[in-house]
Amino acid sequence: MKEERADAARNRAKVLAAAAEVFAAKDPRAVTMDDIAKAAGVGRGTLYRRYPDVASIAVALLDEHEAALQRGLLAGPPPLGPGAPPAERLAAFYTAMADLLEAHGDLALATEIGGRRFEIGAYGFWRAHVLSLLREARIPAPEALADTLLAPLAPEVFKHQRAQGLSLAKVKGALSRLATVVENRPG
Amino acid sequence: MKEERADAARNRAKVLAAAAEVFAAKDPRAVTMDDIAKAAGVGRGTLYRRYPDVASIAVALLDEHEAALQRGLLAGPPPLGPGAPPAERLAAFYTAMADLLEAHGDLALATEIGGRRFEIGAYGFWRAHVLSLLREARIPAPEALADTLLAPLAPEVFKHQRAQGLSLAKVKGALSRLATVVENRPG
DNA sequence: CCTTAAATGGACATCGTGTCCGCTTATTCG
DNA sequence: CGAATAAGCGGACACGATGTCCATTTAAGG
Repeated sequence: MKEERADAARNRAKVLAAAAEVFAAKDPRAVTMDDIAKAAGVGRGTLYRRYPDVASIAVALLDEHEAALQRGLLAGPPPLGPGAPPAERLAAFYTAMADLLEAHGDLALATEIGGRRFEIGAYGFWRAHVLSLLREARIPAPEALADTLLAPLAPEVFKHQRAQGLSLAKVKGALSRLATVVENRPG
Repeated sequence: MKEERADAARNRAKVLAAAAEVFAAKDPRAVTMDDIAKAAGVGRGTLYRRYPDVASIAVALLDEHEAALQRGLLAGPPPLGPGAPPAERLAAFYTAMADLLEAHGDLALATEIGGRRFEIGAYGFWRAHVLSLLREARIPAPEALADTLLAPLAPEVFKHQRAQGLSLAKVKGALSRLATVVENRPG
């Protein structure tokens, strides 16, 4: 395992810092490899060396923020972490994701660039989490429901709701209501 | 109001027919104006004369199919049309949309090309419908919930579920479970 | 220092977009 | 019926983004 060369490390940092600014400054879906290269003062080839496309750069930036939430889900205090009933944990997850989208919606949006939402980034992790909650709640055929329940967290959807003038609280309220579907009730 | 010239009408038909085949033949998100022009035996300028982009062509093709469902919602027999309780109507709507996505998923996918899902096509219609059901069910703050409930119908989501091996029935099952959120229950 | 391989960055080829305008063809009117 | 007129057509063009390639630069180690 060779060390990363000093100039390489420096450039990696420059790129990520510059990319964060670029994503914040303009429509994240319109950001181009050139934009980031220019902003970072780096050639395009250098970018491609590490990241295959713009979405990957956004993922790299987002990872850091998502990791915190992921730890909370796995081992944090209830209701986010283990210990609370599934419905409450799902609601807490929704709330936390809404906060994350509110804070880093630009990056999340950039993540969707190639339409690879399901392969790239943390989608698999969120899905596994929801799936385990559904199983714990003894929901029949939980596989399809997991994707269904994650759909409203698509960055596009969240952004659209906020752009419409819906407050963060209102969006969270809607998601919380959704979370009640995991409560088993008389059928 | 001038009549459409005969050759123009002929070309419109040629274009739509060719476009339908092209969308069916390859990844609808990768279809280009050129592809359609070539397939229709028409110049690109002719395409741009009527349709500003690929998504619009897909919308034109999809409209026809969506119109039937729209009529059903407004004036058809229950539970799709008026008369049934909101939860049942929502479930019926979900089922019908799933069938529509199953039959014309390729077009629906092409509709999302520019990331304009919320402005283009029938999204506004579906939203208005769901909103009215939520109001009828006396759900508080229904605006945010409307978008939330429509999110799982995003063509990308449906396609992903089906591609994973989930049967149409399973997907419908998940959606039906979702529909139960409009049932008022003890809080 | 000097060697060596990693790292860089810009040139290149390719593709898709959207516009523009000279040519063609349907329609209308004398 | 044949010319005038305007609608319709389609390819050429300029532009912008992508991803690759390789000559040059630069760090790291002896």
